[in-house]
Amino acid sequence: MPEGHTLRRLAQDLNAVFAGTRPRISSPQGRFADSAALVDGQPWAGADSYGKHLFLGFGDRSELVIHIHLGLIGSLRFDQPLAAPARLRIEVDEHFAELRGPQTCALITPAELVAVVARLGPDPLRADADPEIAWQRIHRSGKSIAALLMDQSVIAGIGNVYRAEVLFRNRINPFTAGSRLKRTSWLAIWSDLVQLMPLGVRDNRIDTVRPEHTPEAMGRDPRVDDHGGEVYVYRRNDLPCLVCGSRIRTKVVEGRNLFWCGNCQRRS
DNA sequence: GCCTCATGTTGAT
DNA sequence: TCAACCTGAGGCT
Repeated sequence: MPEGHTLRRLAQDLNAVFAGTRPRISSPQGRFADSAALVDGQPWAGADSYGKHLFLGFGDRSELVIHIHLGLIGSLRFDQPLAAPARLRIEVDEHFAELRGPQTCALITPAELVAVVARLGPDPLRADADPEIAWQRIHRSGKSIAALLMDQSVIAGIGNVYRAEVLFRNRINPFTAGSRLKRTSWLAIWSDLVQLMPLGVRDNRIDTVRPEHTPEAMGRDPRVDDHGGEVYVYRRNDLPCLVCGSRIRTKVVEGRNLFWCGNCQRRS
């Protein structure tokens, strides 16, 4: 269940468990076995995330790096193993983490790590991120802001939930072309993500509903989606908008389901 | 048990 | 624009 907040949280949790250790690294499923053997027993040098990419450093100077991308269905879990053997297993004493179904699990060099990060736009979860770099791409693009927010080379770590929710929270029409998006709108989107995503890391779920629109404030039943959070529009198609009551709309845009309120989201 | 869908990305058509 | 990849959960029979 991976947007950028998930990967950042995993990096934190991995460091909490394995910092200062020399973990056993294995590949029960076998597909990462050769690489796992090279890292097995090396000192843990720290996990970090950038966008939806997770990097596990090993060795005294972090000269070995495991690059992980969960893709749509990958998972990294610390609880009881499921039936399927894991691609990657990390363990120290009674502690373990198991990776299943990743899009990427590869041993890379520090130089290759730099190259992966170089392809990504600014990540709102990183303190040194510069929203101006993203704006330079956005305001020259004829693509919709909904498409641009999903482009990891424009902005890193945003997925289908944050995309839909940040556009709703800022009342922006998802189909506005980047070239027609107001600069103030972009800055509002960015600062909203900088505020929201750390909460996603802290709570390990995406909640976007403001206090004045919570179930308690509105006198309605909580409607927590499968993804585990309380949201305005994501997967709420055909339900009434929490703010205006209009029917939430959905449409497949570039292969992904977009959700929005046509009444609330009119800004450009 | 079978089918569909999923917070993603790549590569072929 | 679409298929492929990889796995788990939920809905259906």
